[in-house]
Amino acid sequence: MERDDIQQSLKLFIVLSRAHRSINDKVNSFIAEKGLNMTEFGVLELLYHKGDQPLQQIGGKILLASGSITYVVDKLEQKEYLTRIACKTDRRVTFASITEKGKAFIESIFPEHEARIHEMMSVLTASERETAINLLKKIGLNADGK
Amino acid sequence: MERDDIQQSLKLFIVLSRAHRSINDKVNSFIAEKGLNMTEFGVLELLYHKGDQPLQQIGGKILLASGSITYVVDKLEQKEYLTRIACKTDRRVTFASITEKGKAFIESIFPEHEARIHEMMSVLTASERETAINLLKKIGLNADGK
DNA sequence: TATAATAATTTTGAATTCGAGATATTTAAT
DNA sequence: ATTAAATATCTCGAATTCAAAATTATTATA
Repeated sequence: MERDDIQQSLKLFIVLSRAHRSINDKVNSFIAEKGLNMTEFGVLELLYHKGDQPLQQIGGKILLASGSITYVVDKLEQKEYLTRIACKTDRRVTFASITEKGKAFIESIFPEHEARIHEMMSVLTASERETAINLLKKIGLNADGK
Repeated sequence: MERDDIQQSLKLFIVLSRAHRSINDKVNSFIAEKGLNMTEFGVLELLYHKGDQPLQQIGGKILLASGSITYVVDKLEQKEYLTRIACKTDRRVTFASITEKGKAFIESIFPEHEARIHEMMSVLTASERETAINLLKKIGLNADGK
């Protein structure tokens, strides 16, 4: 009985990993077609939706080491999707700010990005999706606490 | 209404990603303490539970490019957790075979590994876990089909 | 104010993964 | 039996990430 519970938990772990991978691969390849990787897309989306951000804040929100932020921001800057802006009050700080080109890019792909995710999730009913959200939230919060 | 559905799907995607990351980080750091990364552990576990495998089969089951298999198998071989065995009937093929040392290693960490995952999943009841498994299976299979 | 502790960013080197090409072998087709 | 196509593994170079150290700037303290 205890044994079965453990097996079930393991099974859930595996199924969760597979579902995540399957979806991620799709999202990833769509974004890659557009010339970005997921991390770059994540940063750009953050700037688009939340406005300019100090580099360090980006690390906190996207879960990325500081060295990686520099790398990703460099790449987005090369692509002219964002610019670095020095903070006037604290010279240690640099803001990342999405450019018009970056905004146009996000706006050009976001609708299809959303639609594709929705299509993948539409195998569940709205009510099932709600259930899944609640269960996964619990799992995530509990794991963070450990 | 349609809009809300899309938002809900997006939310599910985010919650799924976060839950996966939270759990994975924990599992990962436990395995890392023991001197392996998740990929190495995955390969070793496969050999332990399913017996000797041609390298290529490993790639299929663990979802790894052929170049990466060579790399991971090299590392496990260096650690003396597996050996390469040439196939007698097809000289293109090499089997990976877990060693006694590898078996002992898996046996020494697997119980705690399972217990930790179970602890993280125990925030859900057995019935909720069953529900989560079914919903995630659907999502994964559907995404694969696209 | 000089000094020490903090903080933000960048640099560097290592680890891991992928994809494409190289090599060796086997299978299928002529 | 040769040749062509397919298969398995490995090699190589590029991309991405992290962690630790280096740099620069700020804040707190003596």
